[in-house]
Amino acid sequence: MAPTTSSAATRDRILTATTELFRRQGYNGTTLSQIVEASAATTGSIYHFFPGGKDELTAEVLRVSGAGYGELVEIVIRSALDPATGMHNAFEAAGQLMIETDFIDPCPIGTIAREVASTNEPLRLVAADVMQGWVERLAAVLVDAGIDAAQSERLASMSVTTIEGGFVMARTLKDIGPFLSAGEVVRQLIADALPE
Amino acid sequence: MAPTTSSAATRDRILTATTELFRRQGYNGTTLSQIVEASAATTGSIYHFFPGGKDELTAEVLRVSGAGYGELVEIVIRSALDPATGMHNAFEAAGQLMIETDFIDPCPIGTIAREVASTNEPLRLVAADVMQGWVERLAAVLVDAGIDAAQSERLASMSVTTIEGGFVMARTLKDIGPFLSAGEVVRQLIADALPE
DNA sequence: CGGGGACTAGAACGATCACTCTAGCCGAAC
DNA sequence: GTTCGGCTAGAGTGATCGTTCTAGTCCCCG
Repeated sequence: MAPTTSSAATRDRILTATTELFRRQGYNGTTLSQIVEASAATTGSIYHFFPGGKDELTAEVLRVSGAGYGELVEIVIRSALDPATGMHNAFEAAGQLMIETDFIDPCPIGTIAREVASTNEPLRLVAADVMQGWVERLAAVLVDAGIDAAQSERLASMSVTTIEGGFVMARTLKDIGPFLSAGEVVRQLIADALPE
Repeated sequence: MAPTTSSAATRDRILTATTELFRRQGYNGTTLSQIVEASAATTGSIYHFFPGGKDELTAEVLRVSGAGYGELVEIVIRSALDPATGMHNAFEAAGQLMIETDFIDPCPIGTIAREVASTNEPLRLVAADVMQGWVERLAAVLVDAGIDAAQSERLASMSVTTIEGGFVMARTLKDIGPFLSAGEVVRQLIADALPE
């Protein structure tokens, strides 16, 4: 509806290349010259689309990929018979992805959030928005399954916490065992909360 | 037993200053000149004690502070009536610490691990050793409380996963609510596994 | 077919990076 | 009281950081 032909493609290339680099090396570990090379764009293009420089680009990466992950997880969960097995499937899928990609971070947002939380308040706020969005979206799914609002919120928050912690463990240990068994615990927690 | 008077003090100052900086800004976000300033040491001293440079210093920070945290958590847990309330106390204490320090990272290891896991294999291995040590130490406490070995290992791993995930959430949201309610879940999991 | 805005190109900038190196300080050993 | 090695001091290295800036190129619109 809005596209100005090739320009949007360049912007997209910049965003996806940056996301990919962030997944491997985080925010401070990624340089603009790496982004230029990986996206086949130029410095000029980056500053054209993101006049605020690296921080504005990072904020957009957090928003776009954050929304993408939230949507993906919701689809996986809703396509299962119930949210408990759906959550289990999401853990399985993420674990499979990590193995296939040699434990590249499935999602750079937690890493970046922890990197910048004390030093870059605007980016911290964007990351907080994204995570809050995940919790709310997940809580809505649980409410739809008949769990009351307060417990849905707690379970959703616990799910996101466990996923993020699981990423730390899996990536560090290069082993998805702890991640999957954490997923099993979350599955059980949700199953116990489900009506009848 | 070994000390060469003031030299050990300088080495310690370098280590504690680096740990503190890592807690705020991670590995890639921390520069050697910041470490020089914060530790009141000089570049020469840093390379004298850590000839391998930033990476060797980082490895030592991971080992020393990792062992410290592991010890601290074990003491907190063992000083409670049972490991379930002990773990709960540990979450409470960490949460309190975060509030008092305006949500500085209580422990830089997870952040650094995720930053370097794909780009610096030696450091990843050190971080993996540290985390594995935490799990084993925690599992031993649970075994002592009468839980069988396999489940102790699972619960210990889940505890570390939840703590790490909780740090991500609390630090990003500047809210210890999710962290504490995750701690409550872990407390219940351990309590359910305790004999009689 | 001419004008103009969106976009690209990449050289250049000052700052700062991790690190090296030479010089010298200082306290213990004899 | 001189020697010597552990340690400190800090200027200097080349590389690279994020950013700026001036020239373009391209394509749509009239």
